[in-house]
Amino acid sequence: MGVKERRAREKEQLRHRILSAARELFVAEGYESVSMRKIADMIDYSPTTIYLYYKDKADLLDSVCKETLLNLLNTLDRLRKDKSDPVETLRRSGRAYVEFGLKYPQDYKLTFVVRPQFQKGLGLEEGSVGEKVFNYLRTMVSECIRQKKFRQVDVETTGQVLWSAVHGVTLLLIDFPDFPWTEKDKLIDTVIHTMIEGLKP
Amino acid sequence: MGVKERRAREKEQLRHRILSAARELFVAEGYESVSMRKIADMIDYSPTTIYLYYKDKADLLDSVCKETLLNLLNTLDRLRKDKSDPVETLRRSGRAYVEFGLKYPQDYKLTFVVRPQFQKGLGLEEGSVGEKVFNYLRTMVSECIRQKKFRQVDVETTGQVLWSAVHGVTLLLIDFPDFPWTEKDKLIDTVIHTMIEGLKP
DNA sequence: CGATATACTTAACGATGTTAAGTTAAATTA
DNA sequence: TAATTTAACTTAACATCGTTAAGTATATCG
Repeated sequence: MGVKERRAREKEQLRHRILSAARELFVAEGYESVSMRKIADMIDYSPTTIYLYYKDKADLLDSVCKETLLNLLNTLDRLRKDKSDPVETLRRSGRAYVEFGLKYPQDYKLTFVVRPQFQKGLGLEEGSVGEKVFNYLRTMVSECIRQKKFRQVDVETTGQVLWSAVHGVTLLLIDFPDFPWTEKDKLIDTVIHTMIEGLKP
Repeated sequence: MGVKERRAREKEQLRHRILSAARELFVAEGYESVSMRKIADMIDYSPTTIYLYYKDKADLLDSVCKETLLNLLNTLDRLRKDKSDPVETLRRSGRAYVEFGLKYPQDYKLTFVVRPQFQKGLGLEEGSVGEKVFNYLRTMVSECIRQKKFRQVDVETTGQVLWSAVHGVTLLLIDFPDFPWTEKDKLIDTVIHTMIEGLKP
């Protein structure tokens, strides 16, 4: 009776092989430059087989991005344990966010730039991983306010403001690598530092 | 003897007609979704004629973006005349930047997101319009520091920090229109306000 | 063994960016 | 004015794209 299970497991494996190939190619060559045929070639299946596992190319992108968001969430979650100074935790989380983006620039762009273009439903709906990431930010800001490290600012707005700042610097560093940036770490630190200073009482 | 001139003028006109059609389609359907054939159809020429005026599709994008940067620069330059309070001018410029991005979201994305992907040479080289835009930011920050409205911060870094913030909020608002943002104007103002507060003595 | 369902492939459609070769008409020269 | 050169534009073609419909094997089940 283990036949059904084995088949299901095999299907799941192939599904994952497709996804891995897609990610590898998307990251290496960019979403638009990757064809279904290239993905199929990489795993030695015919192009049409992919359609038995994913609705279309955008669906593949979607799945890749969901994985990326999960990785980002895990990276950030590791920092949450530190209960000492919430401001310091926030600072470190900001750094971790940007560093994640710079470590996997193509994955970051796929998730936060390319996907919204191809999937109108952003991936930040209720219960989604994207929402969890933003919730992480909310709780940290709340804690800073509760401990009076920040002014009595609006949590929601403040979270969005911080996200804007880290998102902005991440994308600029990725998209304009030839721009004469100040030393990279200094820039990132200053972005976060300036924001935090602006939120203090 | 006016023949040469007339022909040159006619060439220039067609060149501009192509560019206009390209912009209109890029903005309406997105760079990737627009084909050379569509552009050609719109102006009643064969697709290959475009190649007599522009090297390739990326060259068209390039020209469209240069125009956009020029428009942005003009928009900002109008604010520079106000010599009263440099901090207030900076605030208004930040707002104007974001509003420009939201007024022409597709043009903004083409310039600051799509183009860097297709043209490694960012468009911020020496003497370029992009550089002029950033210079505008530099002088405003300098003035704030000179008048001791800001701490003794590094002009270069501060400019980049401010750019990160406005770029970030602009892109987030464009890319995730369905996200439950705080009221839009409040968010933009808070981003700019928080940054400026963080730069004060 | 025969029937059914599963997994995958082949072939095709209309469309893409771009190039090479061809055509037409105007300007220049003799 | 007639012949020739030059400029502007088009036709046809190439390899490739995402995706669908139809077809083929193989393995499971009755």
